[in-house]
Amino acid sequence: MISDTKKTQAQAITEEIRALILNGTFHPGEPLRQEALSEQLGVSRTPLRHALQSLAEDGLVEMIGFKGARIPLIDQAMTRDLFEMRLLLEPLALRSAFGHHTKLDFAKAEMALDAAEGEQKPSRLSELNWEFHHALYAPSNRPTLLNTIQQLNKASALAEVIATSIVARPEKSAAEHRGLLQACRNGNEDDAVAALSEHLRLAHHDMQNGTK
Amino acid sequence: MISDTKKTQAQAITEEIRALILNGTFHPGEPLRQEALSEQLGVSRTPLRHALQSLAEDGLVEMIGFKGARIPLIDQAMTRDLFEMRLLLEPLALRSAFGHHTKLDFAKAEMALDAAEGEQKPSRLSELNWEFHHALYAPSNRPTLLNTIQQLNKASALAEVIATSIVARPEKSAAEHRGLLQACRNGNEDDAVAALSEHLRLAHHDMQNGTK
DNA sequence: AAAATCAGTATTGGATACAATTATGATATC
DNA sequence: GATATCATAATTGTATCCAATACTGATTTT
Repeated sequence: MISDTKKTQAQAITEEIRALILNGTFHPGEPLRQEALSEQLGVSRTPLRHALQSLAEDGLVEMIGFKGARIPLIDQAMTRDLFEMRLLLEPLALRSAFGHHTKLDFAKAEMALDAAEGEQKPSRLSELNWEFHHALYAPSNRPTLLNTIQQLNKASALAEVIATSIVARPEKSAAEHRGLLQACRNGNEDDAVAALSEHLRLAHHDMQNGTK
Repeated sequence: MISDTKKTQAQAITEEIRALILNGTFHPGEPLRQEALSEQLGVSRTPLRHALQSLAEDGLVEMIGFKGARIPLIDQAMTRDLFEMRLLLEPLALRSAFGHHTKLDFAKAEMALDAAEGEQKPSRLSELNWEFHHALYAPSNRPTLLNTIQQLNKASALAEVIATSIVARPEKSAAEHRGLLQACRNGNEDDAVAALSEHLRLAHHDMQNGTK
């Protein structure tokens, strides 16, 4: 074994619960009981609580005092804020990455797009969506900026799933992604940023219409 | 008692530890041992771990798999990202709040400035600093946006303390704050945004010079 | 009848004991 | 002498038990 990074149980079930949420097992407003969830996942309540706290950071659950955790109710104001912030921060990341992209970066981005082609599972689609964007932003070498952007993306994911837009407009999203990637490969920075901005605007717009 | 919101122990000691960190009890790179900290604060390790996780969200500590928590090493790249993001997001919040400010909002902001006048404790100065900015942004009624901005402010706080700029330039910062507040009271949006942006730029600049 | 009160129950937060992982240092090996 | 290996200790993560809080529904009170 080359790299054996031990993963803690809490981290592992965090991803499991994230998938459960994004795949629609739980609905907005629904409470998450610790005992039920922990025995369902086969762990004790201790790591579960850590997992819930992690998910709360990303806005996928809400934790209230002694009252427990629940899936948050997403409203238009929240999604508007999320996309407006992404619209400010992601172009900065893309611009910072420009000139540092390697063939490998583009290949990673393309792999994510290919993998998303036939995918149905919302949780997996969200992962691949981030993989694509991350591949284009990572060469900026600005981990703090990327970290915030990733948080916003994770929070957006729940909103997108609820609006069912992530599964309802896969071909549109794919086309936008391909166009963005092509602009990056061409080395046309302004075109790429324009494509990215338009992509975010369209995603937000289609969410509000609620293709559900 | 009008409002009796029960606070969990974890939340309480989160603030205590935050103060310890910002007041320089721990230094960058220094590890935080769970048993030592928990007995020092008079609680068990269970709520302490929750507190550490909360602080990790705000970037005040780093938690690494089975290896423990430590105060992160702040570098120039990180502070640059933090301030560049704030420079994009905070003007948006201020503009959104414009036209919704009440006398009470301005009073709150002024109280924070007055309280900061003779204050020495870095942790308290950070709190008051945020109270001031929050008072001016809150009328925007955009909790999601404000939440992200607050996170960035908390992360900046550690960087500022380490650079000692938060205690080294109190009079400069105070003057900038007063100017910003006056522009808001005058209802001059562009002036206010300009003052805010300049304030952030100066804070960042003085940090890099390292008045330490 | 509506509202307040007060059991009892359900659920979360915290303390303690235990298991898993990592760090340390001495010994062996080349 | 440097490096590898193994046992030991130090530290973190997890399970379980207990305490504190919130919820529920019936009863009382106005």
